[in-house]
Amino acid sequence: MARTTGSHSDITGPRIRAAALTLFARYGFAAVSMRQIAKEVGVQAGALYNYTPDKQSLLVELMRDHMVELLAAVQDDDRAAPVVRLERFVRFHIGFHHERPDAVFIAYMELRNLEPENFAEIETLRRRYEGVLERILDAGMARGDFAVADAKVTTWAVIAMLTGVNTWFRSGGRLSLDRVQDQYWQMVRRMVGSVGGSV
Amino acid sequence: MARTTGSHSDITGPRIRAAALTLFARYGFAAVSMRQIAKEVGVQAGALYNYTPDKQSLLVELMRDHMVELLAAVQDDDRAAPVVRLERFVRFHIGFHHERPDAVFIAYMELRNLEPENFAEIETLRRRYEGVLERILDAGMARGDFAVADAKVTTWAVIAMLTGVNTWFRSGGRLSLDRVQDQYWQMVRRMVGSVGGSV
DNA sequence: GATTTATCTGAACAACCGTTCCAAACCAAG
DNA sequence: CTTGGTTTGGAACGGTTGTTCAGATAAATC
Repeated sequence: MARTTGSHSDITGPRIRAAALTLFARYGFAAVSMRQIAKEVGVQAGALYNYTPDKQSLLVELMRDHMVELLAAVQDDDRAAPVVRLERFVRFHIGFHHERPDAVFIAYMELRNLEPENFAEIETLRRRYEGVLERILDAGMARGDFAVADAKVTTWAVIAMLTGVNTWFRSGGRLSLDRVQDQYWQMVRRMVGSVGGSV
Repeated sequence: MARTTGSHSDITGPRIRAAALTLFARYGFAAVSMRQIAKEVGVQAGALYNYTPDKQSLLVELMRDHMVELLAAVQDDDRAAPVVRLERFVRFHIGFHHERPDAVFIAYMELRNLEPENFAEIETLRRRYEGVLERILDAGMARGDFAVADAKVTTWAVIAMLTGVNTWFRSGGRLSLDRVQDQYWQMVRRMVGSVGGSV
């Protein structure tokens, strides 16, 4: 026998990406075989190649989609006060990353499995995202609202701290997402030397 | 022919661990083969099994050694003021991790490749390290030196932020290690609401 | 209902995987 | 110089890897 039932072009594609996302996040790109992905989808390994030229492309596509989504979702209104912009950024980052832990995990862990040109592409997107925060910090410094020693270093510090939430926070635990966002916003506000508001 | 020259029992062992450390950090545990490690050492793959029962043990040993070293190196004098203890911790963490980027990378990235009992062991060591920082924060709160909302959350936030230094900082760049430690200490001090000292 | 087109199966490919084992080669002790 | 133990080379094991492809099947078109 050949195919089992029906034609599933528009169904199989997304299912392959979904399976790859889950499996890559759980076991790592290198540890997951094309046959495992196919099995999860309910298809033979060869069929995957109707949707991706090779395994590497599957990974790149997942990472690129994630980063593009991230950049589309972050919105920074530079007419607002820097403190407001910063608070929005902090809450956004935590919320957005919390909703897609697998994609976040892959985007941070599988960079070394990218071929050079793919790595460069993803890295560019990441830097663009960092740039959003850096501009907020610059604006705050220009207005005297923030007092940070180095905008770049502070950017990396804040993002590392915020992304770290994903390693321990799960819904339904001791703390709600809102509460976590509150706490991290408090920490970030203090970090940048913002004196406005209650402590 | 069999062996080439000499007997190298006490040489080969460390060389295998060193090669595994470098390769695992660069390409990931799953992506590195025993033959690659052997080649780096200048030996056949079979010879590795005089020094490790299997590939997994090689990984666990590297991670355990790193964590044990870390726990041995961190020293916290609980008779000192919490602010002093915290500053020492921040500077220590950055300095220690900067000296062994490969081991740090592996210890954070390869946890998912550990079998359950090995994972539990490494996780215990990691929690013990986090405990050092958490106790400092507790002590500072008890004395009213710090004002943090949640010691556990703050612990994770600080460690994520400090460990993040390894992703961008390299010696010989724009900033010296001392300067980086200064900046991170300033950020952490503000984060915990410590009001003492200059801003 | 016949023909075309998209999709999938199942087998095959060469290469590589972790691990085992025996004989060969070496060093050190007697 | 011989013996004994340690260390290694090299081949072999069964199994898995990413990828290709001809042929089979189903859906879409006419």
